[in-house]
Amino acid sequence: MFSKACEYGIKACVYIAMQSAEGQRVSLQDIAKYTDSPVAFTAKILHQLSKNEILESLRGPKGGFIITPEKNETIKLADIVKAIDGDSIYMGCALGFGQCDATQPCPMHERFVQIRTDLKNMLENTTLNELATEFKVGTTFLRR
Amino acid sequence: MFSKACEYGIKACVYIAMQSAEGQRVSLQDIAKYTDSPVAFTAKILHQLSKNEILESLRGPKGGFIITPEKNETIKLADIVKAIDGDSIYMGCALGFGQCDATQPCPMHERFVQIRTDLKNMLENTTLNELATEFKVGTTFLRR
DNA sequence: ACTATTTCGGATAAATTTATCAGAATTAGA
DNA sequence: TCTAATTCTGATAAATTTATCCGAAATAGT
Repeated sequence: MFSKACEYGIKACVYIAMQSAEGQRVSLQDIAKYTDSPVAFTAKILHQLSKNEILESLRGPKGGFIITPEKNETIKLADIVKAIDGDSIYMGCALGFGQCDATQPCPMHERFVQIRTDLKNMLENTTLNELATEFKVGTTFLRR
Repeated sequence: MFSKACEYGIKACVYIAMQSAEGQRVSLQDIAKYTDSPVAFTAKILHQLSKNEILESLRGPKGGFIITPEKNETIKLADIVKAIDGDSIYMGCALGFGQCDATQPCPMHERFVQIRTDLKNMLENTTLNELATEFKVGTTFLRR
């Protein structure tokens, strides 16, 4: 469904958001450790999320990553997915056609459109803060 | 969402099923042409679908592929997807965890489970015959 | 039996995704 | 200003997916 990069990105954001809400800036090492993700690859993804203004980075000692309280409230899952995988997951055609709509539908279009829309709504209505709060409370997990 | 291989596989099945319903056996060349797919790669996928007993192949002159009337009625989209991509698309965890359920959920689990189930139901309730019939009537398209 | 046609099957190549490595740039603190 | 810590950046490698090529095997028709 989502790429590995996107999976790592979402996990990282949840962890950073949770720590940021506690006033803690977190390092790449910590993020990789607590999300069970490859360090160097995670660095790339974090950089990408930083360029997309989803999180903020700081170099040097005591450096690391934070997600501001404001971003924590406004960033949606869709923003993270879009920054890494693009929006084709919940916008594109099931059979990969560039153009596929009711006037020129692929064989799956009609049956697929509802699922795609539900996925889109879910991603666009879920804030990072919700996920971070649930994770902090301990009802969800970022690694096994 | 689905792999390229799976997209090609679904398109090929719809085309073969439609032609089979007309009593026509179709060649690899025809399938590739009318689904706008790479020939040699499509051959691999058809072979795989053949091994999974979704379609039947015959070598030699006048050879090609058919989907029997019985299979046409019983084969579901889920069977094709499963034969090529496996079932992780509509069974797996959004964040890639091997185990992810209500007792040990990832941050997306709760919100994702309904979408996954809807996708699963759609794939398991759509027969190849339905898609082939719609395609034959001309309400859906396999290429642009 | 011979030939032409077609799928089968293995080898290989190209493209993309995933992952690692090492040095440059930046920053906090002494 | 020096040092250590940390992210940034580009190069590269490994793995997977996508795609091509070609000879082998099978089959229909002559």
